Amino acid sequence: MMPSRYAPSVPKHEPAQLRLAVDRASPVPLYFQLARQLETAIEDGALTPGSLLGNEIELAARLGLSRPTVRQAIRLLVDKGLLVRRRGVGTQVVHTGVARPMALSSLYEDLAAAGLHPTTRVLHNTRGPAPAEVTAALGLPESCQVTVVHRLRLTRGEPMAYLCNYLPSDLLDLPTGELESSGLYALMRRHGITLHSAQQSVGARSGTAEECGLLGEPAGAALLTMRRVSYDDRGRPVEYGTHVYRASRYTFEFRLLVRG
Amino acid sequence: MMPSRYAPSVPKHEPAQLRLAVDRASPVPLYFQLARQLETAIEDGALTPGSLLGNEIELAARLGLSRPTVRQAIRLLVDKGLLVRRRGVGTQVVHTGVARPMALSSLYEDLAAAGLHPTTRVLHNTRGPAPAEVTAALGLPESCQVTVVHRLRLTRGEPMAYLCNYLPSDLLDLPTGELESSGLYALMRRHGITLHSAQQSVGARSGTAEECGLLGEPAGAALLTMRRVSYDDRGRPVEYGTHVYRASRYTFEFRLLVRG
DNA sequence: GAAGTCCTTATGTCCGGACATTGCGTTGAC
DNA sequence: GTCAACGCAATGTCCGGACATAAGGACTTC
Repeated sequence: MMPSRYAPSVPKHEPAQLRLAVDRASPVPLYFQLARQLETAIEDGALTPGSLLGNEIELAARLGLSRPTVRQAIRLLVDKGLLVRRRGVGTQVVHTGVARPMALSSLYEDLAAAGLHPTTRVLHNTRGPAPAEVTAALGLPESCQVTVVHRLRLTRGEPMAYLCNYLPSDLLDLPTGELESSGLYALMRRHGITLHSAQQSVGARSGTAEECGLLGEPAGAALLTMRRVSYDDRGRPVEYGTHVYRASRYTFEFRLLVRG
Repeated sequence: MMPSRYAPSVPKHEPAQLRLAVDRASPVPLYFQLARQLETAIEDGALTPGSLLGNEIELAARLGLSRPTVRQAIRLLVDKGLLVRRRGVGTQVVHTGVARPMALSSLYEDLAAAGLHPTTRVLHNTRGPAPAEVTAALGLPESCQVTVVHRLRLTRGEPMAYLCNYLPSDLLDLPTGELESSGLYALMRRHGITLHSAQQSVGARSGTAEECGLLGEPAGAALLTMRRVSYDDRGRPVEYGTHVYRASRYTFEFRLLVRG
């Protein structure tokens, strides 16, 4: 009785006393500083999966922060799927191995991050009237000028995907040189277009003779297809694309969280 | 000068005075009540895309709420992708047509929601030792007992997908009858398993003779494939599945938001 | 007429506190 | 020994205020 009173079933994983501190002089928000420190602690293994984070009140006191600020930091990581909160219990690190959730990502940047040294060959880069399929997808008036770009994306010299994209001509210029040295999304971002959301459709079909020839696949091979309409933060549609991937060399990998 | 002072360029879209009110006696949180009312207002067209929401302070005063509560409601909709906030400007409804973001969804429920009346034929439902591929994916000890379920998912009598799933045997029972009357996820939820996240991999390949036969596709047809490991809110892996979809009748449709 | 500066506006950040509600262990009764 | 009632601990909700910061327009100046 006594021992169970003063050493009551210690939480299975007591958090090692982390070195946490915030810099109030920094312009980066306090809650963000804290979130980043917790995130790296999880990645480095200082916070092991399943370990409890310790209650918010005490954590706030230890850092000299208020509880709302600490909660905001924790909420950021909960939304990322790194932490789980349960009322009456506490906040703990999820067991799941880290894997980034699916984001509105760029193929080029994904490949580069994987160390695959992507390269791009621009096959077409012209302006002209938009096909009906494109004006419908982008919600543009008919007979609108669009920039049409056809690209072949390669890794280590091997074709990986065939990308066709359509953008409203008045949005920005797409110099072929820039398209070959970075991805389309990076180029748009540099020109002040901040992406917000995209509607995607992923499917499969047998490739046409032209597609298989470009991708170096045998005729009629199964290909992975993706159609996408992207919108910026003002809600304007800014890009329509139809992509075809070599199924033998590429899959979509991503993580999903249950809707909160 | 005078007129521009007292009637300064009215915001392009002034929000129609919405009928908003919260019920403080209700057990449902105030911020959630407000979020739901705003959401339905957007869906009904009472709040048109691009319209400003009016500043938080005034909105809070009008509802008799505090600003943090109003902000929490708005944040919910921002996370859903329905609203966009810009500092110094205001909060406005996105132009993008509504389309639900990708969630950890059930094929059965997606089809049912689309009015496609899905049915299921259970081809196998046995227990046995887990293949190495499954123990690796689920992080289970070798020679562990798992429940193996093979199902054919149909809509309007036509085959749509061939689903193979593996679950730790000690987790729950999978009566064939229940599997045919609802989806696997609904069954797990009824047994107290709350899903939290999943790691997915989507690809394509030509179908085997057996697969094409089951799905009613010509031999060697291109199929859409999906592999998934699901985790519950404690981080335990609870399900491993390999699914094959008829590419001619099914695509993954979803919406992505930029990572915040 | 064009450019820079000020000012308004609205969200972003942060604080300190209060009470409600849930999960779970402990205690106590039967 | 089993079960119900109590109480503790932690997150969930909500309030009222304060200052910082960015975006955009209006004004002034050149």
